[in-house]
Amino acid sequence: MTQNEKLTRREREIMEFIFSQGSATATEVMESLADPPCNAAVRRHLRILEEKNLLTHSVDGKKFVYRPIKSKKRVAKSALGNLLKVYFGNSLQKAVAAHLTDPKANVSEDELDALEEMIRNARKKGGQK
Amino acid sequence: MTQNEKLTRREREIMEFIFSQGSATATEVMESLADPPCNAAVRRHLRILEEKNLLTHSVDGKKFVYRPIKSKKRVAKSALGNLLKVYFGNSLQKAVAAHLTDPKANVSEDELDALEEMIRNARKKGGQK
DNA sequence: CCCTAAGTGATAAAATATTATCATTTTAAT
DNA sequence: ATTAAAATGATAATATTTTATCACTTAGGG
Repeated sequence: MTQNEKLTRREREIMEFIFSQGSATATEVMESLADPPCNAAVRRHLRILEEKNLLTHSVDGKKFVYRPIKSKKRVAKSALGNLLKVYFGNSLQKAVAAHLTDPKANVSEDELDALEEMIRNARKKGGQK
Repeated sequence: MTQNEKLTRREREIMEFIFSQGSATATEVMESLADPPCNAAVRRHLRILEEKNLLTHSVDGKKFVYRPIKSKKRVAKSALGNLLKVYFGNSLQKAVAAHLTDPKANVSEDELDALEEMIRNARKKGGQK
């Protein structure tokens, strides 16, 4: 059970926004929410997330700028792992298939190139074992 | 905001388990939970999820077998989309990179082959536009 | 047929999450 | 310096989630 699973709905919503942005102020978070509560409520959440050691803040003028404590990379990896487990039988390949065949995704040629290169690299490393 | 985002912590936990299994009984769900409540509590969640039109059940002997109403494929796609947005700047490529370089992932040669093939197919379709 | 084990739903209690109110602090401009 | 605008934290009310209790139903073995 990753730390992320323990979050409440709002907390998850907020953490996701901050991860996607890198950092955010209370007002920015509030504006990002589809169904926003008052500003103070958002700040309360932010403070709680700080108590839970998921966020930290620095001061910029009058504002508090919050950012995640755990590296995005690490959290991302674990979220991806969970996603693959739940929806794709632990198969990255199935997930990629789902995305490549998603008309809304619109994957570019460049991205396809980059993907191929990564696969080549993965083969090399695999072979060196 | 996908339907999934509206779920509470327990509901999400339960939905994820049922998606990963395909279907499940109350007892199976209960046993899958790290910090399980009593059986009746799980059943309550299941009934609520049914009211929310996320699950449906069929009767097998004495048991109710629950399964998702929305197709796994559809939910998976949307969850993947969200994941890419939050953690990978909408880039599938970055997500794949994260997974290929994850020592715990252990991607097989066969899977790499399948990935390459999918990329080739994606190119063809892209070219036909 | 009867009894038990294992399932069920309804209800309500307990715990948690969410929100708003309010008084205070702080910055920056006049 | 004063003030207004915009931030903050503490507290407490509200709403929601989560859980357990309890009484009822049903399938299947003896």
